[in-house]
Amino acid sequence: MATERKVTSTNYRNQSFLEEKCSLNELLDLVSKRWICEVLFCIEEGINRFKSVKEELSYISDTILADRFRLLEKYDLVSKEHFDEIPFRVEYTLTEKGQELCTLLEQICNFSDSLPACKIESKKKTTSG
Amino acid sequence: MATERKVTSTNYRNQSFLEEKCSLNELLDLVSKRWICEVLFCIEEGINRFKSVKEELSYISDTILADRFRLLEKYDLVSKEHFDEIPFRVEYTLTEKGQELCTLLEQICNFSDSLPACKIESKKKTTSG
DNA sequence: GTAGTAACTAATTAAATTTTTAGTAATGGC
DNA sequence: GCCATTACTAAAAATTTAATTAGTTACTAC
Repeated sequence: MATERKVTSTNYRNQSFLEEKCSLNELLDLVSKRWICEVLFCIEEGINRFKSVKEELSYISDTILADRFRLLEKYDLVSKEHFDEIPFRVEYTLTEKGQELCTLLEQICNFSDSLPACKIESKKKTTSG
Repeated sequence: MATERKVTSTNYRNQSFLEEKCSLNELLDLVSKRWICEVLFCIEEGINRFKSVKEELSYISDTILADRFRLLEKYDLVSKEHFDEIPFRVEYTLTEKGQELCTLLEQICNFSDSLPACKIESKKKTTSG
């Protein structure tokens, strides 16, 4: 995740242009990052530790998971708590804004289920439950 | 846009995993593509031809704009009409689903405006109107 | 002191997306 | 015929994002 963006590129200029035009573009850039919504939903369901989220989301890597927690915290969607027990543990919980976003995303989820083009994948789900 | 996805990569597997888990992930993958929301909003406002959208969205390229129209059509969010006049013209209009999505995106837009982390950019807007 | 766990980070590599450049078909004007 | 226009497409280069590999710190168990 270390690689910095090239602020002199047209690629960067265009993204900035869109974010300045409408903050929606900034939020979409965030929530469309791979795994991030599922991490958010895990936390909503109480799966709120590094390890448990990692187990829940089969293929996610440590690097990405750490990055997603960091982003969600940065945008004040989740808050992090470090418990100084022995052994210590870290827990993530949704903030009010995070909960609000979950609700909005669930609405979009319902909408996407109603889209014929997204149904191709949904059909597969019925076989496994 | 020609380059095909590598279906044997873990990158591909992970995206598929997410899309099968929830169709939200497929829709987010679509709406987070650069320019696509703005193209959708242009059409909503009646800026509905290739050239007029291109003029409205300063930096967008032909390649991307054509791709975005194609994607929006594929997902039945917009419909394309070719008028056999002389000179011919092509117009895009929102479908019912497209209008529904716009409404949802506008809700998210309001939410993102209320997020402190997205406010940094919003402040800039006040200087220019 | 060696192995193991939780929660991470840094550097590298692989893959995807976006931008750039150049070109197409159909039509009209000169 | 040559240039201009609209609505595109194809191929390549640039940039960004995600995945992989290898490590860290602080602690417990043996």
